[in-house]
Amino acid sequence: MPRVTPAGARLMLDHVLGDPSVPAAAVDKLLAALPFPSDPTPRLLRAVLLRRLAADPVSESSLDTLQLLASLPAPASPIAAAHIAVAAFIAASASDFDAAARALFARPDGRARLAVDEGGSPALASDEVIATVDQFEAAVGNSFSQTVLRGLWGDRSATEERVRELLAAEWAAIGPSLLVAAAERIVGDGAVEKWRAADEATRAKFCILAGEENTREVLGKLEEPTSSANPISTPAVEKAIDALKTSCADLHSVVEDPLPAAKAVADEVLAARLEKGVSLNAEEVRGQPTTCGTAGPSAPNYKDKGPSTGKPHNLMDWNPTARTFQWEESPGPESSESSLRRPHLPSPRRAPVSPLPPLENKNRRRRTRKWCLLEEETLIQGVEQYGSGNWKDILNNNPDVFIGRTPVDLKDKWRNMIKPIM
DNA sequence: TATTGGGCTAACT
DNA sequence: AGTTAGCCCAATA
Repeated sequence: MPRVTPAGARLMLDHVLGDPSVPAAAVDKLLAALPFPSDPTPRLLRAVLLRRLAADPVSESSLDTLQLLASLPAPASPIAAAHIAVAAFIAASASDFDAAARALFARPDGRARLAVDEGGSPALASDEVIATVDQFEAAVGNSFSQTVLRGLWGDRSATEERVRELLAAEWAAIGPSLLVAAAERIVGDGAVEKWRAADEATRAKFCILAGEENTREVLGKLEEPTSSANPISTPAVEKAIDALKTSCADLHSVVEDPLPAAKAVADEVLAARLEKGVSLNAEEVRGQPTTCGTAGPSAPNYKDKGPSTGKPHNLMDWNPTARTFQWEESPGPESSESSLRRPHLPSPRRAPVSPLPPLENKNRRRRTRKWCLLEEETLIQGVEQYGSGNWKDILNNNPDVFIGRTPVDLKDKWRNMIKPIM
């Protein structure tokens, strides 16, 4: 089994230890199995301290723990109360009150005093706390005061209660783990921008992490027009946008075509996938991107319920017009218009369009997205593996490839691919 | 619910 | 104007 990397251990511990519902026994096993990170997250540190405190709420060492907790960023509010309660209990319950009180509260080096006085932790200091520290200091050698303080602070269960209150507040405020925060960035608020900025490979990872349902939702939002982006839509604006598009097209005609590079990347990914033993190989794919070495005499059985009757079984016969394109770029300026009013080059169909969009009440049609080479090849393999018609199986087994596609999309694409040449 | 076939339309020649 | 890939819808199993 591959070893857990320090970074992986850090993420796991941050996630698991920070979950108060995970029992101490499980935490102990995890800590024994994983290396403790050299740069633990504040959440992990907090979780470790809270668990240590829960196991040993009232003692000299819990005083250490409380002081460490106070040094972490954004401590919960009851920490000062818990800290002074523990310190006071230790002194009040000591057989030698004077010695204990001196060690804890006397100027200048009393341990609790150092923690709450000027220069100590602001999280542990308050007027009330300072007053208590002063009372204990003043009680050294004063048996009456000692009796009073023992009565006030000598109750272990009350002290423990203060610590439990602190624990509850700290756990409630511990916040999400790094993993949860990362997941939130992928599927929660702001996910759309994250996905929009991601390249294809990163999106494939997001897809796996987010799950099918979330992926579909985010991709849906991604392609959704943002109505506020271009609230003004006039003929003049549309003309200007058309002009921009034209100049972009002109620019593309003189700069290097990015398609070959994108295709090379796609081919590499495909070749890696095919190393599992499928008969296609990288050379074949590179040499003839729209054909498939698995076709021919041993062509897959497109039988079953598939639309195979009278259709070519040799993949060399693929409809040559079923062309392959690069992935579309992330939605550009176009996506900011309503798809119904999206500006584009003049089309005969658009000429008679009424000023009142007839489809206003219908669901918006998804933006057309060309199929990339990887999708086509994966579809072919999927049909070989699962059979034509099992579109959902094919889709579910290639979620990192068919991003934003539905089973019906796969069916339609296959229909196009096996369509006879007209 | 998943799949299918017919039909529609944006995008392109 | 014609063609096609991609998408939608309603029927069906």
